[in-house]
Amino acid sequence: MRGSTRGDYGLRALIELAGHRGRGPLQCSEIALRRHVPEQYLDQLLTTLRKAGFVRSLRGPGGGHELAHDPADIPVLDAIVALEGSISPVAWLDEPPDRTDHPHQCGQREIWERIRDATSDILASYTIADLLAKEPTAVAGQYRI
Amino acid sequence: MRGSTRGDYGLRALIELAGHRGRGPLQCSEIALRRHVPEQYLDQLLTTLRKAGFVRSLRGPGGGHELAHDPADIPVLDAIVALEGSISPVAWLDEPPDRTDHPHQCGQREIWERIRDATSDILASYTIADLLAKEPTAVAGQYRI
DNA sequence: CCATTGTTGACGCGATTACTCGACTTTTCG
DNA sequence: CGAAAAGTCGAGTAATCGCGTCAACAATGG
Repeated sequence: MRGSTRGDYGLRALIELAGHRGRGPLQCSEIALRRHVPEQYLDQLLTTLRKAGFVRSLRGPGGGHELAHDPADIPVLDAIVALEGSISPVAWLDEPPDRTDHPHQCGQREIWERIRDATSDILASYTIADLLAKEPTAVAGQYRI
Repeated sequence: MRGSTRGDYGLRALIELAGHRGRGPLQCSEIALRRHVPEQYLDQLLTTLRKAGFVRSLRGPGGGHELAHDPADIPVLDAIVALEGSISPVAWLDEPPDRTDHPHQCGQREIWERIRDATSDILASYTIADLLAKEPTAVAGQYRI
């Protein structure tokens, strides 16, 4: 039932980047430090987010990562799908119903579909900007090292 | 985001047992054959279900497994919790909020809690009997070997 | 006729294997 | 120097194997 940590960690990075928006790129190590995410693992997630178009990465001195779009334009659902690949609680939900060789899924299909759809609806109802706004300490520019 | 196969496979066994209720115990190998579940793996799941009180097991020739209660009295939620242990999409949801050392979860907590609660509500709204009733081929006594 | 015993069928459970994936390290490149 | 990419390690889990245990029944022998 449990999802991977990719969604959690990836969202932390996006929230952090959203809070830093307009102040230049943020380095991977900095995000990892602030959000308590393993640095090299976060590197992989940022690569995923970049390939999906959520993040722009700048190399070289003074480089780093920054959001490609306004946080209010990024639904959490899109980010989770990019990070985790699928929302389905069971694997065969992603496959067409007729392709399955065992009809025993019919009894379960409805319940898993409802869970998937409910999850999708909730994730789609939030944006990165919404999550940022819910952070008590990170309402505005707070950056001490 | 994806749950384990334990919930899926375990539900298949419970549905199969529900369809066979009143006709004596059903053997593990028979369930595995009908529901396309690895036999020895299913054995483990049946052990879990037995220890949780959902299934009664009888040894010896003519032995097997049978539901301990009426299928209509078994919420799917209870079975999933017994099989998978937790419903939380992220691990730290099961821990008390104040114990966490990083406040970065505050922004995400609400959304994950809503997903967990929605999942819980849906799973609680079905019983094993409901799932059995949704099977097209298995409405009533169909047992040819 | 009954008790013992052996055989067989099925569960019980610990150990093992194979594989996925989270996490870390090293190397390469700009 | 820092970021991107490739490679490595280890934990967790799906799945398997093997042996032990228990129960029913048939055979046997007193």
